[in-house]
Amino acid sequence: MVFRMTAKKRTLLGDVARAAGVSTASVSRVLNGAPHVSERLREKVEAAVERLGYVPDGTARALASRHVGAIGALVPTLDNPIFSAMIDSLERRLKHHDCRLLIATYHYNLDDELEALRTLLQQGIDGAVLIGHDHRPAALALLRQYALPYLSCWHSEEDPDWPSIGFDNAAPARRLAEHLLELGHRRIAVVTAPTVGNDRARARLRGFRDALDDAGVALPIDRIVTVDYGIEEGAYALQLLMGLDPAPTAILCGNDTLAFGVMLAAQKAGIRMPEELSVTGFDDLPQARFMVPPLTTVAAPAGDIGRRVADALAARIHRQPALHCQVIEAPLVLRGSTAAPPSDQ
Amino acid sequence: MVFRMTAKKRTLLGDVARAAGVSTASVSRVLNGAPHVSERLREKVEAAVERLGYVPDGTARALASRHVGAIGALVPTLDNPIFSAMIDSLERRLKHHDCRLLIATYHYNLDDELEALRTLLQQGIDGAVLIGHDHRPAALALLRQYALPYLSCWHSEEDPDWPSIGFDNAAPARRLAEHLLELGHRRIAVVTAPTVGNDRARARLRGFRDALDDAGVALPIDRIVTVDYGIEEGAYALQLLMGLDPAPTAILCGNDTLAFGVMLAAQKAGIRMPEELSVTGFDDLPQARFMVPPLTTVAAPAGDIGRRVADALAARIHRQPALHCQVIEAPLVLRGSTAAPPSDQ
DNA sequence: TTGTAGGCGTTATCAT
DNA sequence: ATGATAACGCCTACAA
Repeated sequence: MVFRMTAKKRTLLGDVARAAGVSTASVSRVLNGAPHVSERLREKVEAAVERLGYVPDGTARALASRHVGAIGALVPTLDNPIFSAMIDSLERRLKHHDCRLLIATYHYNLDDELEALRTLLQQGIDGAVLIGHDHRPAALALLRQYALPYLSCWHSEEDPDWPSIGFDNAAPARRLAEHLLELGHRRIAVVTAPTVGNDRARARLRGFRDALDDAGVALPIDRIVTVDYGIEEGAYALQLLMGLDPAPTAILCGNDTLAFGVMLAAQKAGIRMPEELSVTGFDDLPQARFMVPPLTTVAAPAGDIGRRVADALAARIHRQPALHCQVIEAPLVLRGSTAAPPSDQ
Repeated sequence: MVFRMTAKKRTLLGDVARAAGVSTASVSRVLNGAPHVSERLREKVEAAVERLGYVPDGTARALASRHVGAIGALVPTLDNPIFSAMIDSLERRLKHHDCRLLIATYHYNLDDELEALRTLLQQGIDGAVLIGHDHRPAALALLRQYALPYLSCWHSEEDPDWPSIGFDNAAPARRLAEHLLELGHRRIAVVTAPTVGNDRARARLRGFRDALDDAGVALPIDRIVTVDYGIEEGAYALQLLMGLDPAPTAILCGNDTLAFGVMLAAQKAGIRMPEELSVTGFDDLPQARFMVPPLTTVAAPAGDIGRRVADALAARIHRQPALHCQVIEAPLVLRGSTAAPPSDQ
């Protein structure tokens, strides 16, 4: 004779219905806060749910309702604090909308982004948010095909195809460059992240360039250094630039992390800042104001973006109206890392 | 007469079966790489899939197979780069196992962690990973009830209830303190993150304390400063400690970010490091080696943990054997921020 | 090796 | 306001 473990079967919605003496439809209604439910019914059902310790099954609910209760976020990387800050606030705010967060990274490879999007859609999400404006055309087609709410963020291009929440990357970059020009700098260098597939980096570079062009100040090719994201990479960039003759008196960096690398390397090389060298960043990471000297930079509204994306996506998911395009201010933060160039220049 | 938009119905598995002239079961088998499928059948099905552009529905698959294709990660916050580094590598590695990542943060509130876990389980996940060893008892009960593979990480407690992948937080902390003692320091202070619900912070503090105790060196209460995570908080801690009389000659920080704050504030205050003040961190963030002076710290194997968690969880999900407990080395990284105390002390 | 058919646990459309 | 009951789209014993 064989004894079988009779696995105590999980409580199902049907069990609750039976225990409460109502139909499964009624239980479902109560659970989902549907209208037209009598108080008496609600109480009966809630009591039974409580007594049986019933917990709905998310997968069944998703299949039947065509609502997963989660959105997908596609980010280049979480290794950049500015993105993890945004994701952190996004996830927190999504909770208010009773929504979970599915994450995928693609490390600046747009083909990987497309593939990750495909996977997320197949997996099941109620909406998607992507970073920036650079994407494979197939990504848009896919989002349309699934007829899902989606959003791009971190940029301010107006594009009928892409609802967006972000900020202008070019304008503040331009203002940083203008700030240096006003201080009297003429030999200005740029350290940028790779611009392929990264519209934010391109926009910032464009802002830098436009300001110099308009002022009639040259930006020769050897004063533009492209390096991967990272402190070490920034440090390396400084070495290259300081090897030039004449050396630049100011360096515009595409993001704070590169600027940190530049500053730390400069400090090690005994270059005084801002007297001998001005440096700017972009992002305003928490460290920026604690650098010595404090870093002049642009405050990227990461937390604000995360919250707004959560709200906007939740609105769209519930078929409520939402702005097509939100542009947030990204203010300049002038600190001690920028000053007039040495007078002998 | 009413014209109805006949929404072009999505291609379903049944359509593929019909097109290929086979059964739905066969299509399913091919799609899932089941054994015992003839080459001919596979080809027919794959051709039909291709031709119709069929994409399986994740929610239906999840309901029927009881496999979601995603795991959940519960982390205190993504605002700490050491966690986002771990999550980044976890997510990357999960891709190799064809698994997605659901994220939830709880900002060091264990009740929120429990709630988030409840939500994720209800949502549907194939496994879960939590940070550290401090959790509400109900969390364990929940995981057991759902009979899901789970793991805790970032610590090295041996606990039959909690499979784990992590490192010893106390031992390296102790060695840092011993290092300072060997250099001759006797007035040593500690800056720690709040230890409530944070076993890692507690273990590190214990390591510091044990070393000093064993050496007969006092650690008076006013030389232990507890502050929230953050550069600014570290800077504040330095102010407090330097207000003591006599001031400490060395400061053990619970993590790198606090150490950065301490160092930057010290630098601003004109305190020379390491001549007048030694400082240590814990984590070895990328910045650590670029500080001036470079920060002595402990390398937390964040990337390694992420990868191992992915592999271990994937193994358990597929009912393959997996180690109950993996302890990774977290090596000391001695750099320039520690040296002998001033001779007049 | 392949096909048949009965779930998987809810939601939602009808009636009533 | 409530109850039957048919989807939802796929998986998987079981049978052939």
